[in-house]
Amino acid sequence: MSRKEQIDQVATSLFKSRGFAATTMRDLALELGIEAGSLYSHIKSKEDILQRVCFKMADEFNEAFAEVKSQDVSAAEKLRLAIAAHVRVLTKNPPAAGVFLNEWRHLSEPSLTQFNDLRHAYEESFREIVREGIASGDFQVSDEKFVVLTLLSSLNWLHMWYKPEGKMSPDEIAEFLSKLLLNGLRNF
Amino acid sequence: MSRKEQIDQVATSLFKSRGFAATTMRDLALELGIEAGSLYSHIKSKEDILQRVCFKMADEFNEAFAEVKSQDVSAAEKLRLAIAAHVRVLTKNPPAAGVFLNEWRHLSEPSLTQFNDLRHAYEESFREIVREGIASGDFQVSDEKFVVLTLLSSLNWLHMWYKPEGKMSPDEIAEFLSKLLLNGLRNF
DNA sequence: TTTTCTTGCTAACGGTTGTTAGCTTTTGTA
DNA sequence: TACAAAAGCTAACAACCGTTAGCAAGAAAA
Repeated sequence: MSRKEQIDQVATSLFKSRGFAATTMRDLALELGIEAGSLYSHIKSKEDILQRVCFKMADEFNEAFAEVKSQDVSAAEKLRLAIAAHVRVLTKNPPAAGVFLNEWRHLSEPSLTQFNDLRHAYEESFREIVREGIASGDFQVSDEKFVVLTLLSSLNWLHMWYKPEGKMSPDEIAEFLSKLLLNGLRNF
Repeated sequence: MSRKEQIDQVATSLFKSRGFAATTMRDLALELGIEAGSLYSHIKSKEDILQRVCFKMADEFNEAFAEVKSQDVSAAEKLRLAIAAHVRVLTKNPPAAGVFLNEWRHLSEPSLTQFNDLRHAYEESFREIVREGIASGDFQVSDEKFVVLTLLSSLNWLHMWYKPEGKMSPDEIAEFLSKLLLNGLRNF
């Protein structure tokens, strides 16, 4: 791992626990055992780090989803796979997930708009599955926008308490959440 | 409304949209049409505002829950009422709810510990209902901690998109969420 | 009318912020 | 060994931060 990647990693965990605005470059340097000015041999700016983390995570979510999208299965099964993929990305790197979910608003233009477009496209992909499920009769709900919002909400707090050493594996968590949410949608 | 309450209100909406750390006293003063120094005729400090907002919301959640707790109904019905109460508090003042949910970590000791105790007690109350429902057979799940985490997570993003002028009323939202989540728990 | 309270202003304080310039040290390589 | 690239240091910059002191104007209360 390069020094730059190491800086990104340590910064990510600080951004997550203290927030982007409340994390100083001197905090970050201290954590790495160097001086604040030395950071600029490796990175362009503080926001530079935030941008890399946010867009890298956006890429990972989209890549994981792309695999699901191409499969020829029922809407319910597709949603199950999408939930599992989402959970997998979320649990693979909880600090980065936390930054992706909570600190993106500190991006400045034009990155902010670009990021929001990616987010909305991702949410729209979920909505598409739910619409498909409504049409096929898999789900007995009417408002797919509301459903997807609730669905992603229940997934997106995972990074707050998930610990790799915990008793549940990412797959078990994904299975649990799929069951809970799909049952809710089926027997509405 | 006193000037102090007005300051709290404007500050709350800034804290929610920009975050506590990224909101300056000069921003706040500008929004109120006065100078930054003038704020200190009314408030003690920046964190003073945050404390008032956080603890006031904690009180509201606990008060709303207390009514539910005392009722003599089934666990499923009690959970339905608790969800409705939670949604009601959440939608009554979305900016304050947002600060309560996302900005409390900027509290300093001893307020931080005190606040966390309140939060944990509130979550424990939810767990108690779910445990009761598991014992009575209302819910077919095993891990009540995980269930409550998922449940509150799906509720707590409401403030992000809820608009009072939207087409769904708080009661309708509460009903929708109760159905979705209780169905998920029942037919697990 | 006098007094007190509320509200606000100006100007500044001590400290912190992200960032830069210029220089030195370490490391890897030919 | 010589040299270039990577990594880090020191010192400082301009800007910004929360907060305070001292004062002034108007409203309310006496």
